[in-house]
Amino acid sequence: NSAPRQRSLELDEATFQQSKRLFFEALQGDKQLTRREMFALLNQANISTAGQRGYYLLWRNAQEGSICFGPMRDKQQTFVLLDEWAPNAKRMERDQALAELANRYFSSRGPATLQDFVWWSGLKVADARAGLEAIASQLRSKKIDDQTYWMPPDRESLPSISPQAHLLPGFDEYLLAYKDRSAMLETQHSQIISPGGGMFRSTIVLNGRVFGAWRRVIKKGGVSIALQPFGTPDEAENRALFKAASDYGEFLGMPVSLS
DNA sequence: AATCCTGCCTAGCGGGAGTT
DNA sequence: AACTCCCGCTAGGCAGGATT
Repeated sequence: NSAPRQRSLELDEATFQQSKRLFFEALQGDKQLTRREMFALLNQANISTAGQRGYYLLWRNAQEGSICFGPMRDKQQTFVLLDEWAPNAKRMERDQALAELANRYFSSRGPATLQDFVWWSGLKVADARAGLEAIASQLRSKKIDDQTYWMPPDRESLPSISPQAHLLPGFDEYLLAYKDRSAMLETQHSQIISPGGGMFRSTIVLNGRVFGAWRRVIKKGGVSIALQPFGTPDEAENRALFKAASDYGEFLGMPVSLS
């Protein structure tokens, strides 16, 4: 429901439709434009982008499926036409689409709760529930502490090669895809990982649980990895951490040093 | 009619990395 | 050294619907 916001920005339907045409004509033929260039198009047509007006027009065009993010150009995000960027999209009815989204979420992120899905998808609770109910018979559920968790039926338990460490980037879905993150991140440590302002630092994950934060500094001739663990790792855990760090160095193709 | 609840919106915030 | 950018958070205001 964008009408109140549109009004408060002194935009009307005709202006939105005009922006849609401008964007379409400029982007047609696999063109890619940065935010700045998109705003310039509007300004040339005497549509002010002051305040949140430009952002609103980008948002609503994206919301309605006209445009989407394309590749980065230097450090700038670009916009492209959705139909050109993702051609031959499958058309589906609303209830079918809700079921499909629920299926993809719970198949890939499960075990997860309805609230997790609501948070991740941005759907209304009623819509999210409808999607989940449509596919519930294909999922396995487990009740823990009054919460029902849904997951795919064929999920095997992971082999217990323990300890096992991963160095995950900031904003990784491992944390971000859930409303309730207490299963992998102890509440007492959440401040360190998510210090406020919605920032998520890169995490050390040890045996499935967040064990600290880390960061890298790339220097001439190698990458230096600084670990900030919550506690003191034992010898076996240290070996797992070292392996994760050297895997990362190998991925970058650089010698790695731990600090 | 008053109140509660819910969803939606905005403002302000924020750490770290890149840019000027 | 100061700015800018970013994938979201919370708090608080508001509107509209539900409940009493």
